[in-house]
Amino acid sequence: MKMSATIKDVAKLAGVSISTVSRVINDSKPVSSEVKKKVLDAIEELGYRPNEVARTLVTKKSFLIGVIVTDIGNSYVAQMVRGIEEVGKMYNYDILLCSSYGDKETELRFIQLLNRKQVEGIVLLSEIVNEEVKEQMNLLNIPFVYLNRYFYIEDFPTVSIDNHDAAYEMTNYLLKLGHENIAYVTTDEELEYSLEKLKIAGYRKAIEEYGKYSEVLCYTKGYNIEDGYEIGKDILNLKHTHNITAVFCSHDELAIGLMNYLYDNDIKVPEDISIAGYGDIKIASTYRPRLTSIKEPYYDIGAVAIRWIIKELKGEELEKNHIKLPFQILKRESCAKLEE
Amino acid sequence: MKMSATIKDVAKLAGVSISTVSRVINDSKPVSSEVKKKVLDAIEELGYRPNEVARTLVTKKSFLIGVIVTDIGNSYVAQMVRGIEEVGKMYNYDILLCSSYGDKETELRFIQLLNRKQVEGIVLLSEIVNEEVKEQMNLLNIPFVYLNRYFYIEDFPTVSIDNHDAAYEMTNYLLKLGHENIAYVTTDEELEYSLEKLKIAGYRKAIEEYGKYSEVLCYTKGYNIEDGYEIGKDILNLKHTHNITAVFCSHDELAIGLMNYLYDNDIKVPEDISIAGYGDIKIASTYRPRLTSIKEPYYDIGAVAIRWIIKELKGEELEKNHIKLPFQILKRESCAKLEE
DNA sequence: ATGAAAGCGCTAACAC
DNA sequence: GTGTTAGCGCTTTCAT
Repeated sequence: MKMSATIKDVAKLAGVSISTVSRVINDSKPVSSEVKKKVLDAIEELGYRPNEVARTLVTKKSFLIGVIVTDIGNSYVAQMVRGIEEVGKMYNYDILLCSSYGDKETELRFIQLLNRKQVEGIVLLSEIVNEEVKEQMNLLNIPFVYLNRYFYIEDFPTVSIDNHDAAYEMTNYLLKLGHENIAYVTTDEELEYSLEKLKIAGYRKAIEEYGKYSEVLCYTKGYNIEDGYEIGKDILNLKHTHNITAVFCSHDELAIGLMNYLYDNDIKVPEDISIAGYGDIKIASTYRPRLTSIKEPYYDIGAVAIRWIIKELKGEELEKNHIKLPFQILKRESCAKLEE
Repeated sequence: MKMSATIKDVAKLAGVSISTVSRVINDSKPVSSEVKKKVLDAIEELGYRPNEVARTLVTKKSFLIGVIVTDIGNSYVAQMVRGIEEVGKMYNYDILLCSSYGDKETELRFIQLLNRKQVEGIVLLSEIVNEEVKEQMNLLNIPFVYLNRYFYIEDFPTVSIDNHDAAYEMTNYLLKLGHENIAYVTTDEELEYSLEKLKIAGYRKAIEEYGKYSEVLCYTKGYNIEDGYEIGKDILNLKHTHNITAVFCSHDELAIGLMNYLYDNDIKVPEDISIAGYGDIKIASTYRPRLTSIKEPYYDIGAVAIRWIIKELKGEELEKNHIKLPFQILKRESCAKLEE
């Protein structure tokens, strides 16, 4: 098993010094065309490929961005990672992927790990609140973007949509469809730092402005499809006790779970009840009926996050530490006009 | 901005040589406990973290595995990557992720890139046939596993289920439900190296053994949900001309697309027609009605692939170059007993 | 048990 | 335009 060729081998074969070879491969200084040819030939003959590890050691540029995610199996996470990776590649950056599965300690461990691997920046895609992460990152002193779909982050760069406005607009849309008693499905968890605070405020504002009816909040145990399914019974009750005609779920996952429950219990969407989601995850437009939702541009969020890091790496000082991206109300069949 | 501490700084602060520090952090040679303490204290005080890049340069171990995927946005791909990453982490390996989006040249480029980054092994998760990849990989001389859900790979390590048997069993299951005219939906593409060859053979075998009816093949343009949707009209035709009562799709994506078409055209599944898929992607059990399918254990496929690489890295010579994992027929509501 | 020194493969002054 | 040399931060003989 022969070792792969090094710059020395190339230099020897071409009969030049290693610096000349370096100049040729990096195009860093002028090299006479005859010498250049000799070097190129030698490279070709030996199948030489520069060792990026050695290069990184001296240049301090690893062209690596660490990405810590909760679970790449979540479609919204995958979309963000796509954005991160694709834009990263445009600038020659590669992605080092770590999955924390939502564990606090694991997030911390991965930050250390990525640091040792000399990544130039980190995107943390979390679903929890982790104050220690902030301390750690401040020590590391490398560009860092903190993405979180459930909680807001202070003092650190973040990318998201305007959650208040999004919830407000969706509620108004449902109102416009003729629904007056609209339930909002949110989570049971404590609301400190929760984006639900903002979203509930947006929902509430629309309800209050409308003036005729009052809000109906419905609590789940979590944010997953199963949690949405479990809330099904409660929704059915609300339909009878409060004459709920539309349900606005704080996450598409909940909406899909709820629709599954309704399907399994022979309740028709949107004929019997309208359902709206939040996020526009992949399944929203695949499911039948298609789910009315708010498009959170996951791909773009990832793309913007990494572009931010790369800009910082280039020395550009960015002022704002929270970028807001536009959202969109996607009107699909799961919400229908209420016929009296 | 202070640079992070190096082994030299630690040595100086602890008043020992760098070799001693190295011994402490690697636990590679005995060090007297008093010296050890001094070193540990110095490390603590400086917040020293070993530079893995420098370490890699001398040890030749990067603890990096390159993973080239088509698109992490595909749920089956994400599941495989989960398996790869999770098992990798157990052995301290990290994942360098690259998305080729199905482009041949990009696959090749990434192999070179990963090589330069000194990855110790590569998992290629492809959806095309790319002979050049094999040549390239043979030159690289590092462990390599070639995963492909659509085509079979010769002369290279691969992990999959037994596609022939899986299709055979599913067809038998449908037959057992009372369906006699079962259409098989496959792709239009040339079948060289296609796994469809094996799957069609399995389907055919079951049909022939049953003896009473003959096969009905239905061709799509591709493997996606949209392709499944497009075939809807043809299926409806077959229902009338050939009295088709069940459709076995070569991929879950096609089945979901088809069910969407049927939903949009008020055909009930499974009342009017039974639908079976292949793969058990995430949406199969979320969609309503739930899709009867064949479980391809994507997570396990990824896990086995990387374990293979790691074993090879440890010097264990593996004999077989194709591992077959067990599959499972998942019986769900999209297929019903045919009542006469 | 500890230190000195070589060297991993490369870049970047610095000479000429 | 090209070669020489000094590191980058670490591990690993080889002495002591």
